Amino acid sequence: MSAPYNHSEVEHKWQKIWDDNKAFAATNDYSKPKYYALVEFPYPSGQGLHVGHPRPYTALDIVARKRRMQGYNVLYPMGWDAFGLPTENYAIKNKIHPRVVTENNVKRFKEQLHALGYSFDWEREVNTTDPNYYKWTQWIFLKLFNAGLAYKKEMPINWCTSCKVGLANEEVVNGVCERCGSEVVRKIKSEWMLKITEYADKLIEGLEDVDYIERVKVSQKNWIGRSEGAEVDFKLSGKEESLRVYTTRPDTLFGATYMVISPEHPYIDQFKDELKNYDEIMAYREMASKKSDFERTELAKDKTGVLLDGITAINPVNGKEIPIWISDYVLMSYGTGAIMAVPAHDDRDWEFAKKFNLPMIQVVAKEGEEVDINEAAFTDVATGVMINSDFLTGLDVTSAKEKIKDFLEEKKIGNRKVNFKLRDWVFSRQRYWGEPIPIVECEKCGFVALPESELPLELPEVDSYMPTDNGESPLAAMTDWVNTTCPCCGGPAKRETDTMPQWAGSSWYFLRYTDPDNKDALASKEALEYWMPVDWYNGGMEHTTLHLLYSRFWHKFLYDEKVVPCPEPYQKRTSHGMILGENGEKMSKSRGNVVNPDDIVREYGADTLRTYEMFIGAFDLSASWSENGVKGCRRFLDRVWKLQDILVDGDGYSSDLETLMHQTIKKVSADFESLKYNTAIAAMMSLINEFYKKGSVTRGEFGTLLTLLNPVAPHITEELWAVNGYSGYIYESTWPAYDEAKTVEDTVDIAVQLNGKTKTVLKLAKDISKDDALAAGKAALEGKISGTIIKEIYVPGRIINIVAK
RNA sequence: GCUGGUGUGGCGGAAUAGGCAGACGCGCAGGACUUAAAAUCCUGUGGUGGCGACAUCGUGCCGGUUCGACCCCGGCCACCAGCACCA
Repeated sequence: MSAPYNHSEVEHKWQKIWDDNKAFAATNDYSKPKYYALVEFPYPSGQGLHVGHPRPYTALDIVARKRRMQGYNVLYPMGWDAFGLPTENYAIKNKIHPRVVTENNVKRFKEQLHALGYSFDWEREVNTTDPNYYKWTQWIFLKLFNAGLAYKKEMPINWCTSCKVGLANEEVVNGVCERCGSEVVRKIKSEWMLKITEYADKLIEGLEDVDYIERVKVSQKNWIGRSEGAEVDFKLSGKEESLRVYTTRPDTLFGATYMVISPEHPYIDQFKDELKNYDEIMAYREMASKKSDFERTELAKDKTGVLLDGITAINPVNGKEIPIWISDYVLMSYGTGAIMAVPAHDDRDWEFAKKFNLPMIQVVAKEGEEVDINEAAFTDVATGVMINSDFLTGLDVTSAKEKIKDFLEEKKIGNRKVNFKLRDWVFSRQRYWGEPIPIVECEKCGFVALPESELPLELPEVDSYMPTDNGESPLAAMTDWVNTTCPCCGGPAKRETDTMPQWAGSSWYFLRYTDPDNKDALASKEALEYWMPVDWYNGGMEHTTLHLLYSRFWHKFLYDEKVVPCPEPYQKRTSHGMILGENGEKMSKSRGNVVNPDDIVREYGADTLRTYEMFIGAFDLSASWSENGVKGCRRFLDRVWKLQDILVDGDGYSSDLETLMHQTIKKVSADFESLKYNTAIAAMMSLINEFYKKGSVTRGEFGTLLTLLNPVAPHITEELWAVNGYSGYIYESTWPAYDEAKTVEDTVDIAVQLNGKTKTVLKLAKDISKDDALAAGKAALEGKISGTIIKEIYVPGRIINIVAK
């Protein structure tokens, strides 16, 4: 009898051996084929590792370990995305320097990850808060600045009233702060911006060349929000000026019955003197400005607005004079801040027109069907045919769009135009714990970049990390640090006191892993050429529109600057589902359903936790935790352990299990590549069930099983490999091969159906002739067939179907 | 509202390519071992009917294509996720 399986002993033993051997360090042997597997580096929070973390880490650890056994030079790195608000808030509350908080949290995280036996290359660990790292974050910022892609702008920002910090649009969710859930209001501030909009088209086009799961691609496209339309000028009656609008439906121009401009539109001030109801308009503008974006959306059901009494516009295609309104359903930040309203064919305009009793003109009809525009706007583009539209009448919508665009451009009253929902990236944060922005403001020279030789610009020690109510960063109080000289003219200048957002450090970290200690560049050309792009990147869906888009933007910029060798950073992107509590709800302290991975490791072992998280269900869907499920996986590993007791000599596979062995190798190999970890494990469970049924397992069979299971449960398989005298380490062994021809049995089970219903199952030779198969099928159905046979179907290896009537 | 996804036993979930629905695991029931319990092992386990080999129904709902549909087509319903006054 073998000794009982002591997971704790086995796991500690092998973790030490792997460390001592530097078993998983990627080599700089650039002649070998490479594989770069990447998981999102964690934010080292004070809570420590969550059971959600091991799911993606184990999945790619499996891929990394398998690739090593297949002969690849594998890079599977880990690091820390350590700047950020929670650390700073904790530091403020407990009066500890954020650097110290970070150090402690990193230490804890690292121990926890270590205990899970991941094959990370710890020689290449990075930390975004390390000056040797953020030197290059700042360097990239300077590149962006020098290329004109970083600029400062007075703008209304999303201001979190609790964090006292400006937020990017992406960080505001349903009108509240993504992190703390507090109210977000608008505030005017001068902020650093990055022109991500310049890359909008490239960010969409690049998606065609990469292997991302569909919903990630779709989310990115939606977020960028490309739309094709036209800008059209409507002359103001009796004036030189025109009101320019953007529309995606220029085909409906003959149906425009009024216009709407945003409350912030500059024409309101420009034509102040002509507006008879200026006071009323200003009151409306005042009211609109007080609304947060959230309220604006909340009140969307009920349209509001005020007529501009005193000015009107002329529809350029038919010369009709139409009124102009202001309403907050038109946003200054999109298009031209003004629209032509076609209530018959736009839901929002329809609502507005109904409320204020404005006329409607139907210009699109549906072929062969009545459309009542008094019931609802008719917006279907696919089936629409133009009516009441002069030279457009009779055309389908798509052709009409093209024809009117040509017309507008020919008559010089408009032009084709592409717009995006994507806005420039608000890059300033008024906080301490972030990368300082390496810019000074000189009275004479304006904004000046620090010379590269002065990087890294380190965070100074401050007395207080408290953010201030006036919206300034804590760095602003450090006058010694703030006051400096201009690198350009030598005159007095002030340092920028805003810091970068957390997204900065994570926008390029995968590049640093390729050459983490480089002092002269963010990474050497050779290292980048060899390792990039990342072959497989897995991360959470919540990072699809933020981190993923930002890092692709930086990468594309660096590609244009010839810093990196490839236009896309990640060749393949997958996403894991969340792990929920036992009750099916999101894990949280308040719900009391949090599972601590340390407890599971202590009680059942890291291998059990890893196996369980891979077995829990489809990788991309969320799954509920189940303590019983954990026990089931532990039982499986116990049964693997006890196979030692029935181990017999024989390097090969026994003849009765040969097919199953080849099938299992094939299935596990394929499933590990396609996120189907659960069925790979199920196949291995079935295999050991067969060993037990038979009562013995050969050394050859056992060795293959251990190798297949090793990526999932590395410690127990390494121990069993060593204890039972297999040579070397299993992590250095070769991934098993299978013979396609041997995955099929000589005889196969074939279902015999009568009229499509299975009646019995026959064992037939796999290469039996059609006639013989059908004869055997009919014999098996003897006595059951009534009527005459009208059809006989035989699908080799699958089914025989006799149809009788 | 738009986009993407998912609906299969008591539960988590399987099912290459239209071909034996329910693999694997959990739970449950019965049995073995034990003074007993835990652990472990064995057997059974979609519903209904029957002692029984068997029959019959069954993959969210309605219909269609097909010798044959969880899978394809048309029309609904529910849930999840993302976006949401973007003209």
